[in-house]
Amino acid sequence: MLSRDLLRDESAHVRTALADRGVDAALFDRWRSLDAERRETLGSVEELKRRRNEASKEIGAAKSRGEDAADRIAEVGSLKERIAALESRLSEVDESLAEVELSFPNLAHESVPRGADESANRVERTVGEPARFDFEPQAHWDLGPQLGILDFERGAKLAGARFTTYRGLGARLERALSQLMLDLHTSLHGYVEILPPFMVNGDALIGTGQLPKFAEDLFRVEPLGYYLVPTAEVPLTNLHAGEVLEESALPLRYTAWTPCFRAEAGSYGKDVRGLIRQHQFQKVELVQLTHPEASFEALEELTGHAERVLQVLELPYRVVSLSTGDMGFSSAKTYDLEVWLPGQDAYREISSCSNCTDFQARRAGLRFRPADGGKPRWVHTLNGSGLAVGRTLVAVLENYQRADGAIQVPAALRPYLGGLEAIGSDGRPA
RNA sequence: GGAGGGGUGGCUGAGUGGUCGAAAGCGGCGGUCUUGAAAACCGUUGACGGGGCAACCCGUCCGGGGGUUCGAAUCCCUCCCCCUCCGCCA
Repeated sequence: MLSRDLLRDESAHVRTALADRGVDAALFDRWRSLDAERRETLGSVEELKRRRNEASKEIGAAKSRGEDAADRIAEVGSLKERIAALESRLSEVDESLAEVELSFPNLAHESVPRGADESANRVERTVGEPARFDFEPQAHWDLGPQLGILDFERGAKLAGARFTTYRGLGARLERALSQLMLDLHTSLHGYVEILPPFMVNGDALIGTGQLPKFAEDLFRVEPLGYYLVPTAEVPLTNLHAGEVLEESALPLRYTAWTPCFRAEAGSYGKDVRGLIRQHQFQKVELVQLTHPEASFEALEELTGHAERVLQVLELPYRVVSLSTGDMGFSSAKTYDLEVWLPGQDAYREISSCSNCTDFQARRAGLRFRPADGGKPRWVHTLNGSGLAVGRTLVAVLENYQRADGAIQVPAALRPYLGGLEAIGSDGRPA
């Protein structure tokens, strides 16, 4: 949610900034007229209420003196009707206003490249050299089934398209990667590990910005109307919703491993093969609640924490600044980490790290009390994948494949696999 | 699923329908004392919205929503959440 002061006081700037994020200027104009009507109506209502309160006190005073107050009781009666009429209009306006405000995305930071889509994204740096293969590297959707560690067909049998079954060392590899990531973030990067609910209520999803606009991307669970989490960003960011934190508690750093569930409505036909786009995938998430003056610095750090996983696994990658048109709804600035996938001869997204500034904090009610005792202020929230586990497994398979069909195990991962050095071409320890 | 109890400020916790935005304590801030700190003592300290350059003024808020009343933290209805006991269960 954007600040109303900002929307009013810098309307010219906001109008173009929202246009950069794909919001029609007419919608912003609608906000302006609703806001003006709200303030005018509110002024009238409050004046009538003031008079009503005054008269009520007079009635109380008169009655305690044993006097008659029929004239003022009559006055209050007529005030009541006028107040009720104005209030019902006011609540209509408030509702429309909230609807419009909840549909505005966050404004992009000035450092974000402007553009309508991913073609305007900017590569910030490239780290590591793609390995050379003296054979034709295969894609994971061929490697996995050959090794017997990924079974797409049986995943489809159990649930449907975009579900996978991991088997044997495949399942173990996913678990080992998750463990390595959590250990790294908790012991080296100072994050507190959380095991949150995998289902949340609608308020949490409004808090982080998935609702009300992107309901079709979510799985809703009957009969109680919960939603499966699309990312641990939702429970982690909402952990302190409605609270006023102490400034000294900031920054708060949380990490969690969770499955993530995405309906991805309308995405059929895209990335149909393999593990890249699934209805369920596992992810280790990083979330920070920071002081507003520290958030952009924290974004660099958090991105570095996610990069660290790729470095430890010795996977080549690059860092990309998303353009205004490609960024997520709640973000003011986003870095995507793209890992090199030799089987597909391309860099593919494996992490997305965003500074949501005070956008989610306003929605979720995340504040801190300044150490000098001043008024509560909004914290800034950040989130990033550290990393998407399934895609990391894909990257390991494709980057560490050997001519004999086996998969070399990255050195950092071996302690998590009982010292295993390679997954043999038969899918067994080698 | 059944029975009962409860949701009040940053936190804990009082509150006969009529100056209750709400006692008290803790915490925070300022001060006295002290070389400094602690302790003690004194004072101060809610959020949101609207108006105003400002001092300040007004409105709303006691889990959410609705109702009764001239007037609701207090009475009624409804929903949500928490706790205790019973049942079921990994």
